[in-house]
Amino acid sequence: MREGDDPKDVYLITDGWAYQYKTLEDGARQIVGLFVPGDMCDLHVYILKEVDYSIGALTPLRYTKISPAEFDDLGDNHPRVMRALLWESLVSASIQREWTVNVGQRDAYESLAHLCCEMFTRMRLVGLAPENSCTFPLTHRDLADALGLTETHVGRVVAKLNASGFATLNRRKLVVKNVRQLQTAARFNPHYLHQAM
Amino acid sequence: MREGDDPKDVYLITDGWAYQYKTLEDGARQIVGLFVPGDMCDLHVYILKEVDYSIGALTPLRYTKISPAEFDDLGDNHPRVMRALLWESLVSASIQREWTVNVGQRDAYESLAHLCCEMFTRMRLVGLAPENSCTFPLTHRDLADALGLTETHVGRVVAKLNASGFATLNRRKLVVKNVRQLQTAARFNPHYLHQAM
DNA sequence: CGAGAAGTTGAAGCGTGTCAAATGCAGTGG
DNA sequence: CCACTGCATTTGACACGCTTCAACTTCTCG
Repeated sequence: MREGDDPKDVYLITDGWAYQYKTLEDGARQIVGLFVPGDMCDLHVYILKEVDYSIGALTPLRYTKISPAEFDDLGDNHPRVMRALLWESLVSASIQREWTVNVGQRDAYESLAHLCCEMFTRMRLVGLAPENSCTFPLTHRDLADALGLTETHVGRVVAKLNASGFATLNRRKLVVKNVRQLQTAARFNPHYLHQAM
Repeated sequence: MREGDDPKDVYLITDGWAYQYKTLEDGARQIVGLFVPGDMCDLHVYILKEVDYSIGALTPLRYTKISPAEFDDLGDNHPRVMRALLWESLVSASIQREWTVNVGQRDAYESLAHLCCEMFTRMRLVGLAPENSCTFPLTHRDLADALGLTETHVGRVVAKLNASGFATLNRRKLVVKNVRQLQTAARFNPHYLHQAM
């Protein structure tokens, strides 16, 4: 999906990771969101004419489409499902706010640790991090564009994280060794995820 | 309104500016949004239990409350108004994404210029910038917390902007002298505001 | 007119960016 | 099974934007 498109359907990811991004004229890319299985991208399409962002795949993807007709049916006949969808979209707005905080107030190391906390938590919530690890298919370049850093510096900070002992990021896999300490280092407060814990 | 509250009503600003912010444990404050007359803050309250941000006033405020009952009535009997409210909330999500880009990808000067472009455009849209200027009640400290910079550096960048001739920021007033050049300097693309231009 | 808030200026340090080259790794085809 | 290829990661040296800290000046408004 590209900025300026007018997509007809809502996509619900069932397998794989996707990312949402915006591009500046000079080619700089800011990743503004990540999607994991269970996430929707997204409700806008029924209200706004065009999307103002693009979406790409980080891994091979599986997804289902929800057509406008099905969506209207949900609204009319399945209010609880509709409410759940609305809930989803509000949570993603909340996550978006936290990303702004992340690039604005945290330094590179905290910022990376924070993203690890978030994605690990989100993967747990959908049952994809049963142990203390989950897939994490972002390259250093992707991380750089998500955190507002350079690839080089991400490399340095990832090395620092791996050396910390709290978590490791390696070969597209995140292993969390000490959740508590990782969260402290990240100044992570899971409240914004609005999970029903 | 404070983080953790469970407000009962939606507030619609009719006069004055407000700001939405999040605070980290060490007291750092990130402003994640601004509200001007015509803006709502916000739909979450009917779906999510608690808000994950705080809201404060930048000027004396006037606002109206929409109660849950009135809101339900809108949903049942005034679908077009309801759709407009939904539209509003999606636009604010879009603005939020652009803020992430702003702190992540633009340098201090561009970032400031971009915020000026955005607020000037939004004020125009509600008829509050009839000429080439509008009120702009943020102090340097507020700007710093919105852009992820320090007060000192904001001071320097504001000085640079004032010297550029494109726009001036002074005594709580924004004067735009050359929209085109200001937008170019800011790499501002108004698409994300989804205005019906 | 006075006092507190807001803005200005300067010097020094650090986190992150820039550029460039070397190394590691996974998939492909021979 | 190995060489080849392109991408991802690592390393290093240096530059610069932004921060920090602190003092000073200017506004605002009771």
